[in-house]
Amino acid sequence: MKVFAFFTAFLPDQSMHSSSEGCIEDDKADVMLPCFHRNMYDEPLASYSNGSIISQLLRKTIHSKRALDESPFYLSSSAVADCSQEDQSSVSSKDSTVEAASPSGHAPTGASPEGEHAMSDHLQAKRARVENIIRVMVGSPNSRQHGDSERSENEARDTREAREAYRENKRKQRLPQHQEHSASAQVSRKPGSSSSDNCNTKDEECHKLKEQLHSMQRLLRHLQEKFLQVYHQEEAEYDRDETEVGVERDILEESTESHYISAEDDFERKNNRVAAEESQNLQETLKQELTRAVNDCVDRVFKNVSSKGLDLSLSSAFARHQRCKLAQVQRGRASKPALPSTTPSYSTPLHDSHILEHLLKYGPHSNFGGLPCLPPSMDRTSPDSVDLPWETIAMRSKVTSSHLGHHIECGELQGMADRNPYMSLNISFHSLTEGLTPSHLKKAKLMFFYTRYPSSNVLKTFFPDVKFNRCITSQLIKWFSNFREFYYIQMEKFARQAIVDGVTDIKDMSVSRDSELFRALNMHYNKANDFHVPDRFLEVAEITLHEFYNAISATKDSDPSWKKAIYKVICKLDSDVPEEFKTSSYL
DNA sequence: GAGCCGCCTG
DNA sequence: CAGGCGGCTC
Repeated sequence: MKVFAFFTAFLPDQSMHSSSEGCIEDDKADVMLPCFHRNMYDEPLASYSNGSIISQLLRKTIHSKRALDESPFYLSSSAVADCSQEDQSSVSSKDSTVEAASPSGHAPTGASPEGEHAMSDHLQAKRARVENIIRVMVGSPNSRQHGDSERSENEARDTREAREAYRENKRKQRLPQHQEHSASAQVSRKPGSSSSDNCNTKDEECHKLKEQLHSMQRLLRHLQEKFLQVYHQEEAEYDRDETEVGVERDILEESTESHYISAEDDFERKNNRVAAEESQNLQETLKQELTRAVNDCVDRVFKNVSSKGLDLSLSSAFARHQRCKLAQVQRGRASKPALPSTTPSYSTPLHDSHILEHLLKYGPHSNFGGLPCLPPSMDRTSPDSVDLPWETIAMRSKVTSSHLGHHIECGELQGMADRNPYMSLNISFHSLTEGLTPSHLKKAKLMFFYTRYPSSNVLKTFFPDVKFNRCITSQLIKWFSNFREFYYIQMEKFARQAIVDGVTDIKDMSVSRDSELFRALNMHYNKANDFHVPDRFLEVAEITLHEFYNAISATKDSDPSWKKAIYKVICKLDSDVPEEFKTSSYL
């Protein structure tokens, strides 16, 4: 919906043809323009509520083209092409006229006077134009000789009109953009013509808008050219086939009606073939171009509005939301630098290209969440992280904690996804690893927030992708031993510091997320700060701190084994590790 | 003796 | 973080 709103907003008025028939004779590229402009953009946006806009655009375009071809225009064209000899051209012309008046396909064998009278002026004029256009299209030098003189004159006039209209459109297209928009209904002044600063400001705004329009026009034309480039290839092949088929029919002396039927069948087959072979390629092109165009459009619009000094906090958020909805991949491919929290600038070519890259590779409905090159949420303590599956946590951690650049990491992950197509859908493919990886270490550190004394069974449960043996188990146990060592060292250090600082009340020793102790611990176990530490860990940490404080205050530290009593308390405070950690890690 | 823990060291 | 070591429990 919004996509089309933008497109309609930037549609140049001067490219709106008043007649779709006036530009049909020479260049089918211009045939497409009214299809895009008049039929598509004037249609209520509500009609595009179902399915993707791209699909609607594609289907609409093909339908427009097909309707054009299935109209008498096309039938007459093929008939004339088939019957290029003089004694047949008049017959084909008559038949084409009948077909034009009989859209149901049940064509009478001849044109009755009643039928002629029943035809409206509109249809008669249309018939004349049809036949005229056909001659122009097939380039038959003899066709003009076989009509009556009056009709020939009308046809000649129609041809001239059509060509003039076409040339006029061509001229308009060649006009510089500032001239085009000066001629449009938009207010436009030449630079310097204003007599006040206010006018200068308006000029600048107009100029920016013109530039936006210009850009959108180029994008639109580029889109059309790409479509037609693909379509014309198939059209040329089909025309050659039709000529060959026509020769065969002449030899077999088949009726023109059978020609029509066969031609229609061929056309159906051709259409099916086009739809099957081209639609995918075309859709990809259209998706790419449209996505790029819309992103670019949104960028320009909001940049322009930003330049007016308005408060865009809500608008920018909306724009970002729309962009997310548009590509369906924003969260999956956005890089942190591309999403500044205060002043959103949407000129992120890398970001967009990554979106498109993933879109083209895996389709619009692929699991972008499985490629969490996404940064941690802007609020790094966002509680939603705790609900994320381990794959996501691990990937996010890997990406953000790596010493390598973020984009390099994305490239790595993309490469991995390239090698394993299933990765983008489900990263947790099961392959037992012989050894522990940095990812496992990271996971173990996060598990430490829940359990300080995990049993071997717990470790085996929560590292299902690890092929356990004595060495691996010992290494994992050693890890947690090291984690505890650091943990207790910090507790003892902060407890002693509190005593040195003269803290006498244990109530003055709380552990919050802002406290220095927590920061030290979080830095060690959650260096990337992309994991939401459970509150329970803060409670346990506070209890531990109090235990050390009390023991030291009571001078129990004189006993070489004074810590054992504390360990005995702390080991009972373990929590269950969330189920999300049970799924295998991605490496 | 296996398994695990904590301390020490690098 | 890992290796070595001693201690403890079973």
